[in-house]
Amino acid sequence: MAAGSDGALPADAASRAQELREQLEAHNSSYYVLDAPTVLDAEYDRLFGELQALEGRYPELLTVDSPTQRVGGKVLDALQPVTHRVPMLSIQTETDIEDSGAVNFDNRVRKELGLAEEAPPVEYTAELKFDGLAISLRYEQGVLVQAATRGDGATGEDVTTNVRTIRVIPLRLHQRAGAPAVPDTLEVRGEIYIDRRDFESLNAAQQAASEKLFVNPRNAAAGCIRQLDSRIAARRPLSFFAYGMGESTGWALPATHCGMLDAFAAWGLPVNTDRAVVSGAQGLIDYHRRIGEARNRLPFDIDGVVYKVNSLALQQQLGFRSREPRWAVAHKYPAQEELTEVLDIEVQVGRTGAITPVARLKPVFVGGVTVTNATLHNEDEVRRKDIHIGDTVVVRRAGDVIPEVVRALAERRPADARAFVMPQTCPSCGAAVRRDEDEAVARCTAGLYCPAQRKQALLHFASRRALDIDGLGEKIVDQLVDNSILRTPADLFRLEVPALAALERMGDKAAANLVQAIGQCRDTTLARFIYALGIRNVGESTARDLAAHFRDINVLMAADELRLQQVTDVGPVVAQSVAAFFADAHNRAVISDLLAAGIHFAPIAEPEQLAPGVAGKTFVLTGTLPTLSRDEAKARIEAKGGKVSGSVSKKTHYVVAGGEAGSKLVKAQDLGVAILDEAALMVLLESM
DNA sequence: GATCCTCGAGTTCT
DNA sequence: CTCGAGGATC
Repeated sequence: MAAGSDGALPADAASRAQELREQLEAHNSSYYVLDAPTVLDAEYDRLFGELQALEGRYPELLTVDSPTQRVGGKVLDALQPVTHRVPMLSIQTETDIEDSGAVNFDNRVRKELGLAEEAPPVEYTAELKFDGLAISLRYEQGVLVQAATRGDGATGEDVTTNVRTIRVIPLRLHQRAGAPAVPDTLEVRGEIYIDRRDFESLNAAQQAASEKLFVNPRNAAAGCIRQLDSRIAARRPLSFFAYGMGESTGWALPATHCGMLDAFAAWGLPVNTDRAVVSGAQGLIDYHRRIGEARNRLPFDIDGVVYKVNSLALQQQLGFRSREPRWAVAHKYPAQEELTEVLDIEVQVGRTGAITPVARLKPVFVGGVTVTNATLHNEDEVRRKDIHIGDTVVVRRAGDVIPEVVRALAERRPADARAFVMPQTCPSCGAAVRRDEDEAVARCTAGLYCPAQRKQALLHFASRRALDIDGLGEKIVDQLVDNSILRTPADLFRLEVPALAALERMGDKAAANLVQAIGQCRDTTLARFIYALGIRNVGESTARDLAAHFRDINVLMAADELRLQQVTDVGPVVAQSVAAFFADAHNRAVISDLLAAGIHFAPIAEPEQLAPGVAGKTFVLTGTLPTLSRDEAKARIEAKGGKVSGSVSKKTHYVVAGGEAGSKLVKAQDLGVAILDEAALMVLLESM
């Protein structure tokens, strides 16, 4: 490809290269020198990659001062420069999709070593790539004498006084019985980082002190370590992991990289335990995948994994290529944080009238999907994060899925940015919006007279956990309500095929299916029906409690607040909501209309057979189970007398974990709660 | 009165 | 999944 397209140098390539160099230099300066990043890593990497590609294709564009020709930034005047005796190299990054990074690396290594196809697989160590600040620690006769940042790889900065304040870094290496003797001199290479929880509290403290917030843990770490005042650094929650070595004299080098890390650990240096010795490309692929799934559960940020040839002899044989070792590569994951712009902040009206601000974002690819919307929850949240329309914001995919606006970059706010103002009237119906004292949400006061709320109420009525009407989606409900065909849930049972088929995006077939689905939903349970009504503060669980207690819709409707409070988990607030709902004449009319339309309830099921290991026990489901859906698993546990709850606590008996399990699994491990997989759950359910 | 535990409600994208 | 808030418990 390069060979064919070499030749004439297009004018726009030269100007683009110049532009990229200027941008990157500006970012370098603010990121490394001022500790105030103007772009995030992903954006920087993208610009950097583009320039690298351009220079690779047109070598005449390459200049000595190009940002691609150096590893880091300038040395500040205030910290003393330190020349590294063994340069601190960077590691080549595989910019690939999927598994090819591991395969490419393995192929290169085998080729360089001259291995035949049928030769046994190469042994590698695989480690986490911490997202922090690279550091070199020099120990002489086991005593920490100097700590230096990477700087440009050849010369860094002396940060010894600050590093001495980091508690996990030993000031003197331990000499334990059975461990290798401590070398005369040893330079330990590793990463200073801040774990996520500490980062959050650090930012909270910064905010309380009206100090500038840190954009991410890596930047906070860099800022702290290069503090001129080590008393401030001492108060910062810095951590460290060792992963490599610079100069060393006076010890018998182990045979493998892994053995070296074991020796480090024996001397009291922190070494991360998520590393593994694996075999061949497949071993690397498995590790990459495993860590990718566990990434969110780690207490600190990583931006990928690192593969290294395990044998130190083979490492030496492979040697270096300009500034990078041939025996190691970094394999990155897609960025979980990106920068984008807030195009607008709109509000949505929920089923209960809650007015929720939503940020409309300039589309941005983050964590594997394109994000265009992110909820801002409520007015206080917008204020707390100080998000204006027009702001550049950090967007993250938190907890695997839901996009979140993390914070706004105040220094990038344009002059014409506008603050968000909570509307005083409902965007759907124009009724007054009210926010009660000590409530976080503002609500439309029109109730079901508000079309938005009526639509949401109907969708809730039809939802899977309520009456489960298939095919009644948002688009259809919008049209039916706007055309005044549908006003209450009872109207659903009067819908006919011709009227439906006249709607947009609806044919005869779909219309007939919908009418049939509505007909089928008449057969339901009292608990589902109560839930479907959408009474405030009554969810699935409370609806079930009410159904089990009253067993008859008419008895429930007649109950006063005192009787309602006899039900478990019903206190004054819920009792008031329920009583008020059934006191309303319109609601009563709709209910009798529904019953007249033929809704009837299956007799309340007595628990079948109770499994001894299940009855009375509390389960929490997390992750994706191999065969059962979440709802099926829940139904099966409940059928045997167990209870399924949403969050893990001391009272949880079992956590059932599937693939990609999240924070709940971690919490279960912390609390020592028993963890089951699907197979173990089935055994428990079948046991009598 | 404080603390812990659950539930309810709202939300994204494929 | 996460937050806020209702209910139970000590």
